[in-house]
Amino acid sequence: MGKKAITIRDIARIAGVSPGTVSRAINNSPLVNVETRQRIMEVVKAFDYVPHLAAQRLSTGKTLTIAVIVPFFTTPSVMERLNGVVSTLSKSKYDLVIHNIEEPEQRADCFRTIPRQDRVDGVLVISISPTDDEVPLLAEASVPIVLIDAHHAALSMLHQITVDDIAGGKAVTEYLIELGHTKIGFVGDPADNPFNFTSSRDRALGYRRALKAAGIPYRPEYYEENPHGRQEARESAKKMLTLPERPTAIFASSDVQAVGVLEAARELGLRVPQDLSVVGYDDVEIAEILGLTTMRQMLFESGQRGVELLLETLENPETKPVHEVLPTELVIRDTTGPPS
Amino acid sequence: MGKKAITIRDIARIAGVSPGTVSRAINNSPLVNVETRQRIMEVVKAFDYVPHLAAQRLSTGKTLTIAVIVPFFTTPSVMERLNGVVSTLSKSKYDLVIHNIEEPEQRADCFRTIPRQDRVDGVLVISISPTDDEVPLLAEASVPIVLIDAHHAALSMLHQITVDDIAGGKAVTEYLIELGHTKIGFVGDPADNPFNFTSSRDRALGYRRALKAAGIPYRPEYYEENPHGRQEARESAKKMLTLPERPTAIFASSDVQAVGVLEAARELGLRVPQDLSVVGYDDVEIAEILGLTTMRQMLFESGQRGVELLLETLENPETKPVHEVLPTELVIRDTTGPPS
DNA sequence: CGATTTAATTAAACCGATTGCATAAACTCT
DNA sequence: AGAGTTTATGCAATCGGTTTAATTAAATCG
Repeated sequence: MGKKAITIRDIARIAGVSPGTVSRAINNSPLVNVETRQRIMEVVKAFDYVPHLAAQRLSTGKTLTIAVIVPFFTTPSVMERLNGVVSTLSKSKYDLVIHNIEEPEQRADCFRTIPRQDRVDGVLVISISPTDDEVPLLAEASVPIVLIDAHHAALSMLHQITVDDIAGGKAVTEYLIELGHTKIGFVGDPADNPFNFTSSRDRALGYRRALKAAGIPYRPEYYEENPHGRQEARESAKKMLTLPERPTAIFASSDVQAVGVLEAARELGLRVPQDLSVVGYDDVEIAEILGLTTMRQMLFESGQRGVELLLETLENPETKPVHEVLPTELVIRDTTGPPS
Repeated sequence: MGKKAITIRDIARIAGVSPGTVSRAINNSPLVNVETRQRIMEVVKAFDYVPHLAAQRLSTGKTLTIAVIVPFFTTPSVMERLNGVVSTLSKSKYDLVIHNIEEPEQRADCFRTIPRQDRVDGVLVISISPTDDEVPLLAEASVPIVLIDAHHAALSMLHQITVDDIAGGKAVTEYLIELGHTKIGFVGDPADNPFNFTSSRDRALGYRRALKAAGIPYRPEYYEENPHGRQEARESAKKMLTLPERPTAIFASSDVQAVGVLEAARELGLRVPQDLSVVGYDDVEIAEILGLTTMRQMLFESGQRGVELLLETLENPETKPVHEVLPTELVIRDTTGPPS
């Protein structure tokens, strides 16, 4: 246990200089003589001296820390984004602290207490779009913030990395229509939810627009929403698939939910894709394993890009806010085909 | 941007008391008058004051931070442990900083630089067992350390939360033998690896012991190891399954690898379980989805328990080191049956 | 060679909280 | 009522760095 921490003053005394000089030597200030620096660095090495983090933070005002706020971080798609964040950030000098949100109240807490200069140098927010009343809070925040897979129209001062979920939902639906489907169901998250997740809502919007454009009437009984999850999606799908006139295709708002739909189909003895086509969204690993047709998004890259933007802004605070829209790509596998 | 931070002195001035009193009021010291406290707390609320973290850390010597060192944190089983850690820790006052290890050098770096009093109050290490030469480093570390799914015989001063992988591997193999299998393959990670992962090695050891106990000779061609991953396991399995005399059952060292084995079987046109039985390890979500027979371990609980132990030790530094062995449970699903 | 610039270093203030010690006020007891 | 406690608060030192201004020594110049 006990191990007396060695301070900069100790190093200074041993090297025969003042603490200030040691500090400068360590931080590569040009204001120190070459020989002096060398002598100091030798002592530093010899005693394995590392500056006290908290002291450094206090005196410089920099925290060398970045926070990431994520909801339900075990969700595969969120994980993959987080993976991009962690991998990219591990090359930098910044520490990453994670705040996982599983309750709506935590969400409010985080937005209020995290983005402060004395806690972190920057914040990444994944998949949680700020609500209207949170806008002033974030706008006034004294640290740069990057939204990943989240957006807000009024927040032009924030970096945002998004996908066009409306276009994505539309494209999936158009693909199913092209295959000849007209009875197309949608299984997603609640459009109205305490976390303000917007992706499912937007994909559903694209779904409706595609139907409308093709002249197919929208049927409320073909739309089901439930808190995100495999079991929940399975129940939604079972309900829909036991209708007198069941859909011949189901568009699930995520791969996780698509798996639930596949399970429902199996339970009901429906063959995929002969009796039912299923499309997911995200293209996480399970999609490849199951041969699921899905809309791929650049999950890892979204996290990576978010970190890059944040670091850039920290380097140069004058960086103009960027709103990047990442592309999506339909990956056709074995769960879709024409209706029989 | 600019927003002058409000300090404890500001609060003190406004409330008409000294900074010390404000500090005591905030920290629930009994040494402050009820009315005074109330008055102070009102000012605190009104100005939304939160103490400067770095300052607090410097003066108390506590970092209020816990580090977790994880290898390849997107691996499903690791994720689940991490989930237990994050969930449990989010209820506490501690921040969690994540250090993801993907290169052997990062591993050494982390062990050297992280467990320092001025950086963190405690460290959790997941699935990375210390090597002999790392022991002194950790032993001398000035902060408490908890190993989760990792162990070292000489480190009795560290908390350890493990499973008995040897027994687990033995049990899986015994189950297959009971079913009537004698040609049983093993697909795992390299026993000798730069991260010093031990679980696959131990499970293989159990596998061999079970064979020996049953009088079944060990065949080297039925043992394959490859860096952890689905694709890698698929290749290993394909090699094994195209032998002149192929195994009728394969024990994979993890569910991820079992999925690779299933893919290999599919590619080779082998029916599961009629032509080939497959058993995994971990019981992560994909196992349930695919109906994989597997050895369940308490992944979430291991993380949870690790945090509890660490917090306990932080509360009471005299806590005796604990070595807990969590139970495992064989979950029989659809990928195993008697050989045909 | 004295005056002035330049380079290297030190001394001291500061970052923002916590806490031991001193002190003042209020209260108890005989 | 005066001595002794108890309670509440202020003062000032402290944590371990960084950084500005001051100082000294060496170098340059007219």
